[in-house]
Amino acid sequence: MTIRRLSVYTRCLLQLEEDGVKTVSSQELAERFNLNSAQVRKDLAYFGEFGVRGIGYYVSGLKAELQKILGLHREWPVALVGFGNLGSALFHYKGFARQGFRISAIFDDDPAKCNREVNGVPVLPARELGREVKARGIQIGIVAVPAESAQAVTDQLAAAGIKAILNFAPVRIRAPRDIRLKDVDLSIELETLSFYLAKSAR
Amino acid sequence: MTIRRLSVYTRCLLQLEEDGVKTVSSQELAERFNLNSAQVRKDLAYFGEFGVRGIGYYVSGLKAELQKILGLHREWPVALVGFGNLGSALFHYKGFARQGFRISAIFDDDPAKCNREVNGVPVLPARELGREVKARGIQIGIVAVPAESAQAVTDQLAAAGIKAILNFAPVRIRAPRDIRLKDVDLSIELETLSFYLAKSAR
DNA sequence: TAGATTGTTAATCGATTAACAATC
DNA sequence: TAGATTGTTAATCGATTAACAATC
Repeated sequence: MTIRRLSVYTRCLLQLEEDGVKTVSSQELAERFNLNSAQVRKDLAYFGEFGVRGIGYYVSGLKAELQKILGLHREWPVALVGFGNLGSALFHYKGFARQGFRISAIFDDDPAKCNREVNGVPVLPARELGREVKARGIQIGIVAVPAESAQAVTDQLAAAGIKAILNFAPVRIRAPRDIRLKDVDLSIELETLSFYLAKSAR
Repeated sequence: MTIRRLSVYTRCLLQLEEDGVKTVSSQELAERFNLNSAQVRKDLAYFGEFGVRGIGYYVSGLKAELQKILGLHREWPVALVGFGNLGSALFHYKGFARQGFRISAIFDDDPAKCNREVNGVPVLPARELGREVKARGIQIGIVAVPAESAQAVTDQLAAAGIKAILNFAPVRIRAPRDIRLKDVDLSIELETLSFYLAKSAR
């Protein structure tokens, strides 16, 4: 949870920097996210002494520190597997690039989609995944294929030596223990929403 | 958190039922999700006495109870706003329909996309949103438009009397207090993954 | 120096887990 | 009756918050 909050703080600092704000207090940061100022200070202090007593935190300094902690100060080449609607949506998604993630190869099994470039990024047949991932030093893979092929893709990514996988397929997949695997469930939020609707209807 | 777990239990029970399993113990459920059996029992007992001592829980009975609690026993008509890549991906996403969510109207501002049907669902110009939402008794809206138009769409949905909004646009939007608003952040998981990659590189 | 705000300790709160009587 | 498993109470754990000395 602390890591997720650091990620949220970082985006806020990016915005503050754009707005030309020089310093920010834990109180001000907390208010933006309905958090407690002590929690903000604790989150930050866990990784170092970034603040200045009586002043607060220097926006660009803190931003740089957090980006470094989160690994967002560098570019991460990412492999996107599956170039259907969801894959395309993720490819064009603004949020990724902003934080240093660069989709540098796209893989799809449909020959009609392959062997061309989209915005300068090659779309390649899935069988070239192993070679390309290694050649490009890609450590992160995004799985955006149908449920049926998600496990096979994961196995391929694992064999190619990938370190982290973000899975959008609506199925639980298995990966070797040393690979960090995160499932993104697009429907669970909808289900919690319906709980509240059902409750107020009761 | 309890609600999210109930949602996960429900899917598991759906699977168990398909597999012809008649009863399941809190222990068995817990093992599937790396949870503690006491936690599973507590989650369930909070809403009623669904189990049988010495036996466990009857799969189809418990499934039905949980679906009722989560409002998944009925169909929820849903309005999808934005029919670009992300909108299309969500429209075809298998996970929604499985749980009783039926996208029953799609809205988009691009005239080229409007005034036709996709799998029997009408794609309509955004200006008809208010009328259609009311006519169809839609209470849930999914926002899948670019960040720039997300707030305007939200305002329209609010004016149309919608009760819950799931927002996929990468921007914080505001809605009246009586509307339940949930932001889905597609990139936060990627950012936590890079934290772990950066850490092991340190 | 006076005012502001940090970093950190101690107190509080809530969520998870262990334990067990109840009971199928 | 013996074995299994629930629902629930009490204990534990971890995360959040309050409070405050340190210090800019």
